[in-house]
Amino acid sequence: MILTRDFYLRDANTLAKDLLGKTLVHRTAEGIAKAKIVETEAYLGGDDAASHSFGNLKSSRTAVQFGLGGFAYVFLIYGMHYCFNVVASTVDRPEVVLIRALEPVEGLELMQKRRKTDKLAQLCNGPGKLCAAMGITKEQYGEDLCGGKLYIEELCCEPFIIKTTPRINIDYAGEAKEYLWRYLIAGNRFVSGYNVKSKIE
DNA sequence: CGGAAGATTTCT
DNA sequence: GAAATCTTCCGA
Repeated sequence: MILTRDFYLRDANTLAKDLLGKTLVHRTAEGIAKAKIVETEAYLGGDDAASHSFGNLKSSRTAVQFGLGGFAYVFLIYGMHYCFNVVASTVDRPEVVLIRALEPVEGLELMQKRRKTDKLAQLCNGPGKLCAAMGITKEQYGEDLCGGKLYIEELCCEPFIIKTTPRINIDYAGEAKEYLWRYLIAGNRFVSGYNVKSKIE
């Protein structure tokens, strides 16, 4: 079943944990793509130095974060890659959940074509990669996830253990980088892996 | 209005 | 280890 508005109207950390194991679906003219969420990170606007909306700073980029939960927050990073986020909580609470990695479920050929690689484990194991694979761009900024071409549904899946770690690539955020706001499915081989060079997770 | 930096990926 | 490449933010 497709997740309804109520599911998203909770704080970002709770939502980040609950989104693990759910399935992200995007229907486009090219076809349908489905992938299971295996890794997320929570960003809590006001009190989180790593968030784009730190200090409740509202801008044209973060505007959708201040709206109701259940909408897509997409932004361009480093001028070349998109990152897909789900807006959490309710109005005037700029909390979001960054989707960091997916496990491909359906529409594999389409994803392989978009990513220009046939290696399944490398299709969606990073924020920029999964956006390319799912066909998510700034066109999807502000999309309603409750009834549209882009949505998240709950399917039966194997039980799993949730693991928490510090977030990735936010060294600039001071003490906020210590917070254990990254969530992933323990042992899943589709989680982002470029940070495993120095440590085994 | 100009400059700096970023929730990344890919190749050498 | 560095480049690619552009939007956003902040200071002047």
